[in-house]
Amino acid sequence: MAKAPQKEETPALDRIDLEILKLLQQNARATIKEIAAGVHLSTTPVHERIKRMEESGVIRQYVTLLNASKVGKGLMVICYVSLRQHSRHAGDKFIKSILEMNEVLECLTISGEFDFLLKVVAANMDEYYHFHVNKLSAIENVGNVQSVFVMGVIKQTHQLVF
Amino acid sequence: MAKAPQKEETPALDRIDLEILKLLQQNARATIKEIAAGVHLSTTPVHERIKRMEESGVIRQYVTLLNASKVGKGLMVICYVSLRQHSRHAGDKFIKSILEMNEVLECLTISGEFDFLLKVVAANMDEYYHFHVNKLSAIENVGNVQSVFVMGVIKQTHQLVF
DNA sequence: ACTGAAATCTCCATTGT
DNA sequence: ACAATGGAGATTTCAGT
Repeated sequence: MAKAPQKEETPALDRIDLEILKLLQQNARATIKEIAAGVHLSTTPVHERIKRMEESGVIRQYVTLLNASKVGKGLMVICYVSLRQHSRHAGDKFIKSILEMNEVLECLTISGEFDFLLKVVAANMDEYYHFHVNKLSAIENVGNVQSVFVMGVIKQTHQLVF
Repeated sequence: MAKAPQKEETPALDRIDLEILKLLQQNARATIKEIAAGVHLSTTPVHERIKRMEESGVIRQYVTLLNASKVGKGLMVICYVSLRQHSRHAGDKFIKSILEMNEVLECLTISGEFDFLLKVVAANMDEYYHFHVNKLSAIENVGNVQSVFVMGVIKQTHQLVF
Protein backbone atom coordinates (compact mmCIF):
# COMPACT_ATOMS: atom_id res chain seq x y z
CA MET A 1 0.00 0.00 0.00
CA ALA A 2 1.36 3.40 -1.00
CA LYS A 3 1.53 6.16 1.57
CA ALA A 4 -1.49 8.43 1.85
CA PRO A 5 -1.49 11.04 -0.93
CA GLN A 6 -1.14 14.69 0.06
CA LYS A 7 -2.67 17.72 -1.55
CA GLU A 8 -0.28 19.01 -4.21
CA GLU A 9 2.46 16.61 -3.14
CA THR A 10 4.36 18.81 -0.71
CA PRO A 11 7.51 16.99 0.37
CA ALA A 12 7.56 16.68 4.14
CA LEU A 13 9.52 19.30 6.06
CA ASP A 14 12.16 18.11 8.48
CA ARG A 15 13.35 19.75 11.67
CA ILE A 16 16.01 21.80 9.86
CA ASP A 17 13.44 23.18 7.38
CA LEU A 18 11.25 24.26 10.27
CA GLU A 19 14.21 25.91 11.96
CA ILE A 20 15.01 27.81 8.77
CA LEU A 21 11.38 28.92 8.50
CA LYS A 22 11.45 30.15 12.07
CA LEU A 23 14.42 32.39 11.31
CA LEU A 24 12.99 33.63 8.02
CA GLN A 25 9.66 34.44 9.65
CA GLN A 26 11.47 36.66 12.13
CA ASN A 27 13.63 38.39 9.57
CA ALA A 28 13.00 38.09 5.86
CA ARG A 29 16.21 39.98 5.10
CA ALA A 30 18.46 37.60 7.01
CA THR A 31 21.36 36.49 4.84
CA ILE A 32 21.76 32.84 3.91
CA LYS A 33 25.02 32.90 5.80
CA GLU A 34 23.28 34.01 8.99
CA ILE A 35 20.60 31.36 8.62
CA ALA A 36 23.22 28.72 7.89
CA ALA A 37 25.02 29.64 11.10
CA GLY A 38 21.72 29.43 12.97
CA VAL A 39 21.06 25.86 11.87
CA HIS A 40 24.72 24.73 11.98
CA LEU A 41 25.09 24.01 8.26
CA SER A 42 26.98 25.53 5.36
CA THR A 43 25.28 27.91 2.96
CA THR A 44 24.75 25.41 0.14
CA PRO A 45 22.10 23.13 1.68
CA VAL A 46 20.37 26.10 3.29
CA HIS A 47 20.13 27.84 -0.04
CA GLU A 48 18.71 24.70 -1.65
CA ARG A 49 16.18 24.13 1.09
CA ILE A 50 14.91 27.71 0.89
CA LYS A 51 14.60 27.49 -2.89
CA ARG A 52 12.68 24.23 -2.56
CA MET A 53 10.29 25.74 -0.03
CA GLU A 54 9.76 28.79 -2.23
CA GLU A 55 8.91 26.60 -5.19
CA SER A 56 6.62 24.27 -3.28
CA GLY A 57 4.69 27.25 -1.92
CA VAL A 58 5.51 26.67 1.74
CA ILE A 59 7.07 30.13 1.66
CA ARG A 60 4.37 32.46 0.35
CA GLN A 61 6.00 35.88 0.27
CA TYR A 62 8.66 38.08 1.81
CA VAL A 63 6.97 41.26 3.00
CA THR A 64 7.79 44.44 4.87
CA LEU A 65 5.45 45.45 7.67
CA LEU A 66 4.96 49.17 8.21
CA ASN A 67 3.74 51.19 11.15
CA ALA A 68 0.26 51.96 9.83
CA SER A 69 -0.29 55.13 11.82
CA LYS A 70 3.07 56.55 10.70
CA VAL A 71 2.06 56.26 7.05
CA GLY A 72 -1.31 57.86 7.65
CA LYS A 73 -3.51 54.81 8.20
CA GLY A 74 -4.41 55.25 11.83
CA LEU A 75 -7.86 53.67 11.84
CA MET A 76 -8.58 49.94 11.73
CA VAL A 77 -12.09 48.57 11.46
CA ILE A 78 -13.47 45.04 11.51
CA CYS A 79 -16.39 44.97 9.15
CA TYR A 80 -19.04 42.25 8.84
CA VAL A 81 -20.91 41.82 5.59
CA SER A 82 -23.79 39.61 4.58
CA LEU A 83 -25.05 39.26 1.02
CA ARG A 84 -28.73 39.51 0.09
CA GLN A 85 -28.57 36.36 -1.99
CA HIS A 86 -26.05 33.57 -2.00
CA SER A 87 -25.84 32.63 -5.66
CA ARG A 88 -22.46 31.83 -7.12
CA HIS A 89 -22.67 34.95 -9.24
CA ALA A 90 -23.34 37.29 -6.32
CA GLY A 91 -20.45 35.83 -4.36
CA ASP A 92 -17.99 36.11 -7.25
CA LYS A 93 -19.01 39.70 -7.90
CA PHE A 94 -18.42 40.60 -4.25
CA ILE A 95 -15.04 38.87 -4.12
CA LYS A 96 -13.88 40.55 -7.30
CA SER A 97 -14.79 43.98 -5.90
CA ILE A 98 -13.11 43.33 -2.55
CA LEU A 99 -9.87 42.22 -4.19
CA GLU A 100 -9.67 45.60 -5.92
CA MET A 101 -10.19 47.67 -2.78
CA ASN A 102 -6.93 48.73 -1.18
CA GLU A 103 -8.65 49.63 2.08
CA VAL A 104 -9.45 45.94 2.64
CA LEU A 105 -6.42 44.10 4.00
CA GLU A 106 -8.18 40.90 4.84
CA CYS A 107 -11.38 39.15 3.81
CA LEU A 108 -12.48 35.88 5.40
CA THR A 109 -15.58 33.77 4.87
CA ILE A 110 -16.98 32.88 8.25
CA SER A 111 -19.60 30.76 9.94
CA GLY A 112 -22.51 32.47 11.64
CA GLU A 113 -24.84 35.37 11.00
CA PHE A 114 -22.59 37.20 8.53
CA ASP A 115 -20.93 35.86 5.39
CA PHE A 116 -17.66 37.80 5.43
CA LEU A 117 -15.32 39.43 7.90
CA LEU A 118 -13.22 42.29 6.55
CA LYS A 119 -10.23 44.02 8.08
CA VAL A 120 -10.20 47.57 6.77
CA VAL A 121 -7.72 50.40 7.29
CA ALA A 122 -8.27 54.10 6.69
CA ALA A 123 -6.67 57.42 7.56
CA ASN A 124 -9.60 58.59 9.69
CA MET A 125 -13.32 58.32 10.21
CA ASP A 126 -14.19 60.44 7.20
CA GLU A 127 -12.21 58.18 4.92
CA TYR A 128 -13.78 55.09 6.47
CA TYR A 129 -17.26 56.53 6.12
CA HIS A 130 -16.61 57.17 2.47
CA PHE A 131 -15.43 53.59 2.02
CA HIS A 132 -18.47 52.22 3.83
CA VAL A 133 -21.09 54.21 1.99
CA ASN A 134 -19.65 54.73 -1.47
CA LYS A 135 -17.55 51.62 -2.02
CA LEU A 136 -18.58 48.70 0.16
CA SER A 137 -22.31 49.31 0.22
CA ALA A 138 -22.20 50.12 -3.48
CA ILE A 139 -21.31 46.53 -4.39
CA GLU A 140 -24.42 44.83 -5.71
CA ASN A 141 -26.12 42.36 -3.40
CA VAL A 142 -24.42 43.64 -0.27
CA GLY A 143 -27.02 43.44 2.50
CA ASN A 144 -26.28 44.00 6.14
CA VAL A 145 -22.97 45.68 7.07
CA GLN A 146 -21.73 46.10 10.63
CA SER A 147 -18.58 47.93 11.72
CA VAL A 148 -16.56 47.22 14.85
CA PHE A 149 -13.84 49.75 15.58
CA VAL A 150 -10.43 48.65 16.72
CA MET A 151 -9.36 50.66 19.74
CA GLY A 152 -5.97 49.09 20.24
CA VAL A 153 -3.61 46.44 18.93
CA ILE A 154 -2.37 44.15 21.72
CA LYS A 155 -0.59 41.68 19.47
CA GLN A 156 0.01 41.35 15.76
CA THR A 157 2.29 38.65 14.45
CA HIS A 158 2.57 36.25 11.56
CA GLN A 159 4.96 33.89 13.22
CA LEU A 160 3.64 30.35 13.08
CA VAL A 161 5.23 28.26 15.82
CA PHE A 162 5.44 24.55 15.16
CA MET B 1 4.25 80.10 14.27
CA ALA B 2 5.99 76.74 14.24
CA LYS B 3 4.50 73.89 12.28
CA ALA B 4 2.13 71.57 14.14
CA PRO B 5 4.05 69.04 16.25
CA GLN B 6 3.75 65.35 15.34
CA LYS B 7 3.77 62.35 17.64
CA GLU B 8 7.38 61.19 18.08
CA GLU B 9 8.66 63.65 15.49
CA THR B 10 8.47 61.48 12.38
CA PRO B 11 10.00 63.36 9.47
CA ALA B 12 7.49 63.59 6.66
CA LEU B 13 7.73 61.01 3.89
CA ASP B 14 7.95 62.24 0.34
CA ARG B 15 6.73 60.56 -2.83
CA ILE B 16 10.01 58.67 -3.30
CA ASP B 17 9.88 57.27 0.23
CA LEU B 18 6.36 56.02 -0.41
CA GLU B 19 7.45 54.44 -3.67
CA ILE B 20 10.29 52.64 -1.87
CA LEU B 21 7.86 51.41 0.77
CA LYS B 22 5.55 50.10 -1.91
CA LEU B 23 8.34 47.98 -3.38
CA LEU B 24 9.57 46.78 0.01
CA GLN B 25 6.07 45.79 1.06
CA GLN B 26 5.80 43.58 -2.02
CA ASN B 27 9.22 42.02 -1.62
CA ALA B 28 11.23 42.38 1.56
CA ARG B 29 14.20 40.62 -0.06
CA ALA B 30 14.50 43.08 -2.95
CA THR B 31 18.06 44.35 -3.25
CA ILE B 32 18.79 48.03 -2.87
CA LYS B 33 19.88 48.05 -6.48
CA GLU B 34 16.49 46.75 -7.64
CA ILE B 35 14.66 49.31 -5.53
CA ALA B 36 16.96 52.08 -6.78
CA ALA B 37 16.14 51.13 -10.36
CA GLY B 38 12.44 51.16 -9.50
CA VAL B 39 12.56 54.73 -8.22
CA HIS B 40 15.11 56.01 -10.78
CA LEU B 41 17.85 56.83 -8.29
CA SER B 42 21.26 55.45 -7.47
CA THR B 43 21.75 53.12 -4.52
CA THR B 44 23.15 55.70 -2.10
CA PRO B 45 20.04 57.80 -1.47
CA VAL B 46 17.83 54.72 -1.48
CA HIS B 47 19.98 53.05 1.15
CA GLU B 48 19.91 56.17 3.29
CA ARG B 49 16.15 56.57 2.98
CA ILE B 50 15.53 52.97 3.98
CA LYS B 51 17.85 53.26 6.97
CA ARG B 52 16.09 56.43 8.05
CA MET B 53 12.69 54.76 7.81
CA GLU B 54 13.91 51.76 9.77
CA GLU B 55 15.21 53.98 12.54
CA SER B 56 12.13 56.17 12.70
CA GLY B 57 9.94 53.08 12.98
CA VAL B 58 8.03 53.60 9.75
CA ILE B 59 9.38 50.20 8.72
CA ARG B 60 8.39 47.82 11.48
CA GLN B 61 9.77 44.44 10.40
CA TYR B 62 10.77 42.30 7.46
CA VAL B 63 8.86 39.02 7.68
CA THR B 64 8.30 35.86 5.68
CA LEU B 65 4.73 34.71 5.19
CA LEU B 66 4.13 30.98 5.06
CA ASN B 67 1.31 28.87 3.69
CA ALA B 68 -0.30 27.95 7.01
CA SER B 69 -1.95 24.75 5.85
CA LYS B 70 1.33 23.49 4.36
CA VAL B 71 3.03 23.79 7.74
CA GLY B 72 0.23 22.04 9.57
CA LYS B 73 -1.88 24.99 10.71
CA GLY B 74 -5.00 24.44 8.64
CA LEU B 75 -7.59 25.90 10.99
CA MET B 76 -8.19 29.60 11.62
CA VAL B 77 -10.64 30.84 14.20
CA ILE B 78 -11.83 34.31 15.17
CA CYS B 79 -12.38 34.32 18.87
CA TYR B 80 -14.22 36.95 20.93
CA VAL B 81 -13.43 37.36 24.60
CA SER B 82 -14.95 39.47 27.32
CA LEU B 83 -13.48 39.84 30.80
CA ARG B 84 -15.54 39.48 33.95
CA GLN B 85 -14.12 42.66 35.41
CA HIS B 86 -12.37 45.54 33.77
CA SER B 87 -9.78 46.53 36.35
CA ARG B 88 -6.33 47.50 35.18
CA HIS B 89 -4.95 44.38 36.83
CA ALA B 90 -7.34 41.97 35.09
CA GLY B 91 -6.58 43.51 31.70
CA ASP B 92 -2.83 43.35 32.19
CA LYS B 93 -2.99 39.74 33.29
CA PHE B 94 -4.99 38.80 30.20
CA ILE B 95 -2.65 40.65 27.84
CA LYS B 96 0.41 39.04 29.38
CA SER B 97 -1.09 35.58 28.91
CA ILE B 98 -2.13 36.24 25.32
CA LEU B 99 1.34 37.49 24.35
CA GLU B 100 2.77 34.14 25.44
CA MET B 101 0.35 32.00 23.45
CA ASN B 102 1.71 31.03 20.04
CA GLU B 103 -1.73 30.05 18.78
CA VAL B 104 -2.83 33.69 18.97
CA LEU B 105 -1.58 35.62 15.95
CA GLU B 106 -3.58 38.74 16.58
CA CYS B 107 -5.31 40.38 19.52
CA LEU B 108 -7.31 43.58 19.13
CA THR B 109 -9.31 45.60 21.65
CA ILE B 110 -12.66 46.40 20.11
CA SER B 111 -15.80 48.40 20.65
CA GLY B 112 -19.03 46.54 21.34
CA GLU B 113 -20.21 43.57 23.32
CA PHE B 114 -16.81 41.88 23.61
CA ASP B 115 -13.52 43.31 24.82
CA PHE B 116 -11.07 41.49 22.58
CA LEU B 117 -10.95 39.90 19.15
CA LEU B 118 -8.38 37.14 18.69
CA LYS B 119 -7.16 35.51 15.51
CA VAL B 120 -6.12 31.98 16.41
CA VAL B 121 -4.53 29.23 14.30
CA ALA B 122 -4.39 25.53 15.06
CA ALA B 123 -3.68 22.26 13.30
CA ASN B 124 -7.24 20.95 13.67
CA MET B 125 -10.35 21.08 15.79
CA ASP B 126 -8.87 18.97 18.57
CA GLU B 127 -5.96 21.33 18.96
CA TYR B 128 -8.28 24.34 18.92
CA TYR B 129 -10.57 22.78 21.50
CA HIS B 130 -7.59 22.21 23.75
CA PHE B 131 -6.56 25.85 23.35
CA HIS B 132 -10.06 27.08 24.07
CA VAL B 133 -10.68 25.01 27.17
CA ASN B 134 -7.27 24.60 28.73
CA LYS B 135 -5.46 27.77 27.78
CA LEU B 136 -7.80 30.64 26.90
CA SER B 137 -10.56 29.89 29.39
CA ALA B 138 -7.97 29.15 32.04
CA ILE B 139 -6.82 32.78 32.14
CA GLU B 140 -8.27 34.38 35.24
CA ASN B 141 -11.17 36.76 34.72
CA VAL B 142 -11.99 35.49 31.25
CA GLY B 143 -15.77 35.54 30.96
CA ASN B 144 -17.68 34.97 27.77
CA VAL B 145 -15.82 33.40 24.83
CA GLN B 146 -17.28 32.98 21.37
CA SER B 147 -15.64 31.25 18.40
CA VAL B 148 -16.29 31.99 14.75
CA PHE B 149 -14.68 29.56 12.34
CA VAL B 150 -12.97 30.76 9.21
CA MET B 151 -14.14 28.73 6.24
CA GLY B 152 -12.05 30.41 3.59
CA VAL B 153 -9.52 33.16 3.01
CA ILE B 154 -10.55 35.45 0.16
CA LYS B 155 -7.83 38.02 0.65
CA GLN B 156 -4.91 38.44 2.99
CA THR B 157 -2.44 41.24 2.44
CA HIS B 158 -0.37 43.70 4.43
CA GLN B 159 0.17 46.12 1.61
CA LEU B 160 -0.84 49.60 2.66
CA VAL B 161 -1.62 51.70 -0.39
CA PHE B 162 -1.20 55.44 0.01
C1' DA C 1 23.09 15.26 1.22
C1' DC C 2 26.70 18.15 3.01
C1' DT C 3 31.47 20.69 2.84
C1' DG C 4 34.66 23.95 1.00
C1' DA C 5 36.13 27.06 -2.21
C1' DA C 6 35.90 29.86 -6.53
C1' DA C 7 33.36 33.14 -9.49
C1' DT C 8 29.94 36.47 -9.79
C1' DC C 9 27.19 39.81 -8.03
C1' DT C 10 25.55 42.99 -4.35
C1' DC C 11 26.25 46.01 -0.61
C1' DC C 12 27.58 50.20 1.49
C1' DA C 13 31.15 53.63 3.23
C1' DT C 14 34.00 57.08 1.12
C1' DT C 15 34.89 60.69 -1.88
C1' DG C 16 33.52 64.17 -5.05
C1' DT C 17 30.11 67.22 -7.44
C1' DA D 1 21.13 65.57 -1.55
C1' DC D 2 22.83 62.49 -5.27
C1' DA D 3 26.53 59.88 -8.34
C1' DA D 4 30.59 57.08 -8.79
C1' DT D 5 33.85 53.98 -6.99
C1' DG D 6 36.07 50.00 -4.90
C1' DG D 7 36.92 46.87 -1.03
C1' DA D 8 34.15 43.75 1.84
C1' DG D 9 30.94 40.44 1.98
C1' DA D 10 27.03 37.64 0.12
C1' DT D 11 25.13 34.49 -3.29
C1' DT D 12 25.41 30.71 -6.18
C1' DT D 13 27.75 27.10 -8.67
C1' DC D 14 30.91 23.27 -8.89
C1' DA D 15 33.99 19.67 -7.50
C1' DG D 16 34.79 16.39 -3.98
C1' DT D 17 33.50 13.29 -0.12
